[in-house]
Amino acid sequence: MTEVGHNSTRFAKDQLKAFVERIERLEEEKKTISDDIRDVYAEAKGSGFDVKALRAIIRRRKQDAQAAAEHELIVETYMNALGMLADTPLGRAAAERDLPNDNPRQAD
Amino acid sequence: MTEVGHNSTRFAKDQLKAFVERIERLEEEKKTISDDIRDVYAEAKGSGFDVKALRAIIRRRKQDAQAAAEHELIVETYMNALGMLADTPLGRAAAERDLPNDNPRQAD
Amino acid sequence: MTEVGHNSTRFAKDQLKAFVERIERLEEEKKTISDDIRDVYAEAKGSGFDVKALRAIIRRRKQDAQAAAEHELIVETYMNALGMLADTPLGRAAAERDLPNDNPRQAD
Amino acid sequence: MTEVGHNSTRFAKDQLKAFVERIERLEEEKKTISDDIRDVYAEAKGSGFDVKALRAIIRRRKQDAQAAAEHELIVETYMNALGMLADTPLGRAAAERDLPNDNPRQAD
DNA sequence: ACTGAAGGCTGCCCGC
DNA sequence: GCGGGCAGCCTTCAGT
Repeated sequence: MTEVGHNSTRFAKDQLKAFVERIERLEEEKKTISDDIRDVYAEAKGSGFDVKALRAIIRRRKQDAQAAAEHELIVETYMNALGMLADTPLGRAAAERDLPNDNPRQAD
Repeated sequence: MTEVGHNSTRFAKDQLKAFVERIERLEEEKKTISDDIRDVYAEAKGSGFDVKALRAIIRRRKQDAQAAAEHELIVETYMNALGMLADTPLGRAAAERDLPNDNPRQAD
Repeated sequence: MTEVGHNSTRFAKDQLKAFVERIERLEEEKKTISDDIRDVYAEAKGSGFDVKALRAIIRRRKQDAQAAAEHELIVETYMNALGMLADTPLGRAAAERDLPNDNPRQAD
Repeated sequence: MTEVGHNSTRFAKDQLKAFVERIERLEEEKKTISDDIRDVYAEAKGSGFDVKALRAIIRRRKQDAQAAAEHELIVETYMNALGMLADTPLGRAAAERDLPNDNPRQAD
């Protein structure tokens, strides 16, 4: 298997090497960004902010964004289930009102 | 190592066996519950409900509960940061108003 | 659509609520079990066992059990293909004897 | 506390907002990179490579790199302990020769 | 069968 | 120094 074997093997090897390099390059960039984020947190801490709270805020905002997206999904799903057209303003308003969105997780 | 070796080895082996059995027992129970959940979804589907929508509802309610818990955490953290007592109703109300909770993820 | 709308809607809503509650109840139980499992691992760690290794054991045994089940399935399939009855104790014993691989995870 | 409160509060709020925005911006960039990585894996898969194996390779190389770095650190520490200069090419070559373990992750 | 999310596990980092 | 908390990765499972 020395002497390069089949050409296809040679090709596969080059291809693999290229993929590995691309991925490792990207992971490096990703690490750079992660370090930057860490630095910003450190800087915030240096300005007197509580890092834990700051992280909580970031997390919360992300959650909110996700929840909004999910909400849209639910509305659309209900629309489809009800056989209504989802893109009319009146239909959306009606759907809003009917959602079982009242009290999440109350004690039983 | 036949003939039991040291007594401590024997003991460790028994202990290990006990742990493994406890864990496997619990995992079995867990699987049973998972199957039950699956059954309930199937039953709901049989009653004409859209499973996807139902899952979305469950997920949404869980998210809401988590968000509420997280919110509490943020409030408490801020309370501590401000050196206030978190368990007074007035303090909580004040904290509510000051949170940077305005518009999550607007376009820049 | 306030004022309860049709009775069928009211009924559907109650049914939906019931399903949601059943599922959430089960998910809670599931979480309890998961926490118990976590506790057992913690206890094992407290007794000096390496948690990672313990997890590996559990995983391995599960794989073995699955493999054994697949093995059984194959045996039965062959049996059926040969027009023999696989589900009698004697049939099973006979099948076992003819194959090189013993059965892991047997009762001790 | 509406009406902006103290100016210091106003300032803190602006500062906080700035930190939040910087972090969210960076997290967005990070997500972009992560998606790129995902895409590369997908492309590799499309070229017939086994993604799981590819990930294993990446992981392995990262470990090797870390091990090499640790190795370097130890060598330098020894060098310093011996009062020798570790950062000259000759010093490095000498150090390499004295140790049984070669260096993985060399350029090919 | 593949894709995408959800949960669990592992390795890292901070605080004690 | 380590033990707990946390973020990232992997695996598994639901959905298409």
